Amino acid sequence: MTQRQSEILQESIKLIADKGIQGLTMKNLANAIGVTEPAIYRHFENKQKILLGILSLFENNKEIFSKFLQDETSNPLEQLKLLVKMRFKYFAKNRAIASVIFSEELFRNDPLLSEKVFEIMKENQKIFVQIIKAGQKLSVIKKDVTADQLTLIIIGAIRLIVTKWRLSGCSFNLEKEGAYFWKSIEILIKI
Amino acid sequence: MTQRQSEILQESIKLIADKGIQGLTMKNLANAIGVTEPAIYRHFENKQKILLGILSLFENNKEIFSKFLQDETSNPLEQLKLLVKMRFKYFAKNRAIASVIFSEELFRNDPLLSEKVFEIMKENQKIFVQIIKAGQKLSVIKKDVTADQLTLIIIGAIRLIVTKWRLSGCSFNLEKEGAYFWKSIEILIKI
DNA sequence: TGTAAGTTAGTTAATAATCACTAACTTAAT
DNA sequence: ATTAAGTTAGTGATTATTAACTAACTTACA
Repeated sequence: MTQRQSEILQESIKLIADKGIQGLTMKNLANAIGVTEPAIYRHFENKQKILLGILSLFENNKEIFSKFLQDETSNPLEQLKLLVKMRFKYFAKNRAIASVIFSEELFRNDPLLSEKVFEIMKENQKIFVQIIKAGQKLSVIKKDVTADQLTLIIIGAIRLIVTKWRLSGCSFNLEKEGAYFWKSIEILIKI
Repeated sequence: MTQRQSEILQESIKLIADKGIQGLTMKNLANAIGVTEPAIYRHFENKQKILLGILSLFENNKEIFSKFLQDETSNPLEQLKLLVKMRFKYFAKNRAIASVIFSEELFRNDPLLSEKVFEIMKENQKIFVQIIKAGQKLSVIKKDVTADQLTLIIIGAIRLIVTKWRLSGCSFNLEKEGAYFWKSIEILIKI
């Protein structure tokens, strides 16, 4: 990954954050960087590759999550809290990623992209399920609802909060709202 | 609303359900109906008006929901169950509506459309909050989490389930999955 | 009742804009 | 001298939309 390539990805992300995914055109991108459109093709084969590049940035982030998964000393409930917190923090810092990751509809006609989004979604789920299962085993999380269902509920809520935040023009403090949500979910799921 | 207008809306919905929102082009629409593109402009001023028409179809549905809200004889928990069930049933029957209603990203550059989506979202929320608050007053729903937060959790999960269903090519039984979800949420929220 | 005027719903053909992308040329640095 | 990274100038495809016209039907009136 060269300097220019990462610059292109960063500028793409900015454009998406600003004007939505429709705002990411080769023309806009070229203008934002300060070169002409064909120059971009020296660094990325096509537009799809740029989008895949953005998704990869998100994918790499998963390593960070799996780190503290290894740390088995801490309580699963604490791990889960941290995970939820990190998610909100990440989206607050990377608005554009949410635009990309949550607009599966746009990738419907592009199997490669939609598959990647689906993969990231699944990978993300796995981490939640793993922690929740551990919590259930240690009897700190309710067992009368499956880990899959609890994961679904938590991820669904996170997505909705982030979506609302974006639609509102980022008018409220996402991390604060996230912390508030955690309080609620903790009450519901802990034993 | 003339015969032709409603035909255009129905065909638009079919197109969206089939090929996603990107599949709804004036060309595709005209072909599907069996007329030329300009003919459509005899019935709708522009494409935006068609999309607004689709959203209105969804909006009208809210009347059905408010009906059983009046029925104060039944338990709020039962009302909520029915509401959730109806939502899944509706989306199962009207795939395209979900595509439209859940792709806020596409309407970002169109204030009129995004406002309408936002309105529908809010109106929808209201019904949930109302029922949950009633349930909390009657002590059948937990009070240590606000009605707003519970609503967020439920709607977030519904959206995620429906999105997954669509992405999977409607490969599983949505209503069944919805019923399964209700069981989980009931366990979590009832006193 | 017959006709003039207007409406409805369609056609063909074209327009202006935008899109991702490319061929061929230039420049600057190693 | 080669190559990486830029340029100019364009392509072809697709987009929503409009202009100009027409056949068929409806309505109002002499």
